[in-house]
Amino acid sequence: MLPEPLKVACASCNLRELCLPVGLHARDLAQLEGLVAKRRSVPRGEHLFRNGERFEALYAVRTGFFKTCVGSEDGRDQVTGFQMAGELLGLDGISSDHHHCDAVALEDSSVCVIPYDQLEDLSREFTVLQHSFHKIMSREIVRDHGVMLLLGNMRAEERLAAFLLNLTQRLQARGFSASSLVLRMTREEIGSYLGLKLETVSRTFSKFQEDGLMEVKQRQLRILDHEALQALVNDSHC
Amino acid sequence: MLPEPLKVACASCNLRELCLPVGLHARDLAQLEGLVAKRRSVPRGEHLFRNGERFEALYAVRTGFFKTCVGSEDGRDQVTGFQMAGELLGLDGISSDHHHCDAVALEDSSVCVIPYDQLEDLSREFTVLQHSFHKIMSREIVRDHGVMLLLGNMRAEERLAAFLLNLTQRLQARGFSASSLVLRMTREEIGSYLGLKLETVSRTFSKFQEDGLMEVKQRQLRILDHEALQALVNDSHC
DNA sequence: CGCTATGTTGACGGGATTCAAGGCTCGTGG
DNA sequence: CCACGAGCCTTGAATCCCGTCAACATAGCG
Repeated sequence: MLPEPLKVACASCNLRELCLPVGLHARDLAQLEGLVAKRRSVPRGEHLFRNGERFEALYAVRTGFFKTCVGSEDGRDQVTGFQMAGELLGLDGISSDHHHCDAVALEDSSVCVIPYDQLEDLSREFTVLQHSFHKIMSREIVRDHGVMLLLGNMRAEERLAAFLLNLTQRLQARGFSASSLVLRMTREEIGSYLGLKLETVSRTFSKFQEDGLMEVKQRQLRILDHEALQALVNDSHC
Repeated sequence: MLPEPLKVACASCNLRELCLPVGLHARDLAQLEGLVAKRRSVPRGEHLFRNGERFEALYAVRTGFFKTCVGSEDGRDQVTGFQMAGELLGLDGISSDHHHCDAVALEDSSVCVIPYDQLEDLSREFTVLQHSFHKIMSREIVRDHGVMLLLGNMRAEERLAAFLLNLTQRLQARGFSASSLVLRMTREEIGSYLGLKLETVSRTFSKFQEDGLMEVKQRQLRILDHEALQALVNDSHC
């Protein structure tokens, strides 16, 4: 592997089509040089930030995989999302200048640090950046509403099917296979995200395997029947 | 229907402390004159906008009460939120220039229309407005994560308790009583929001009444024991 | 090698849903 | 003014999906 690049540059980042700079042209991108000040690496299991900490920057995942979770006072814990390369972390912190969730690396990861006040400054200068940023926040809201639909209306099999389809779709957008993947999270974390207990997740995986929809060996997955999964999500409401 | 009101002015609106202009001073407010172009009234049961429609403006609730809901192709339907005076509708539309949910008035209502491109223009000029807007979007994300926690971890009683506490808190912020309220939505709509069936909502109301936590007569509520409700939400995880 | 975290599977119980019947409210029209 | 109907709400009984508890398997790591 090459030595760490000295300079961070969205212009030369292969995630620029997925990340904050979507829609910016070459000459606009040059203006972002100063925005993404530095990187930070987060070893597996470590926190990128914690609930209650002061909010100062957004983070764009560069490599690796994260989860975010909110917890109530009494120790309840809910995974609110999983983030992969090109996705933004920390948007919840804007509301009160403090983070409202924990962000934990599920594998050794690195992020680009985007100081928030600089982002506001720059987005006043560059309409395209401003609009991209707003779209990203809005997309997060839409995503959350989708999860609410899932948690409120679907049964265990449908939830897991929807989750897996979402995951493979995002992996595919990043150039990975749509059928073969390695889960970076535990059954318990999947369960927390989907509002299920880990045993139910495990059982549902086993059932999917019995039904020939996929091969499951621990965290190694091979999707055999995408359409059947899709049908599960759609045809359910019976 | 009445002729269109003459002039809309945030500066003279008694919702300005709750609505988009939070934090703006008198001289800044004057600049918003042009932003909130007009009002629109929405009779009970009518749509403010529908899923799929082109997104052009945000709406601030002026009077009345709304619900937003997303639906999947197969007719499943999930209420994603209830909005009262001072709250913003339509944020989900920014992501793709099309609305991603339906917004329906639950009583005769009126909204301020905020053309979105003008909001972007103005927020490039006024740092405070820009920041307020970002905070509002972020707050919506935080709220959604709270609902995910509720849907993923709580049992029926806790969900309804959390819902009622949230409702009374928002009503109180608007100068209403914290203990006496009229529900603007049906049991089915509450259930949809909370991931429960309407029968379960009804039964849980009855149980709360038996336990002396509140009086329930159809949609008329009187909260008798706020702290017991709060305890339900907190001490539950057992 | 043995410890710990994680994953699998079975048996059982419970909370919520489903199905069904009936009551309440309010608006409309006779 | 009152009857009537539609929408909304309440309540009961039966069912089922998922959670709980428990035992064991497997993987990763010092």
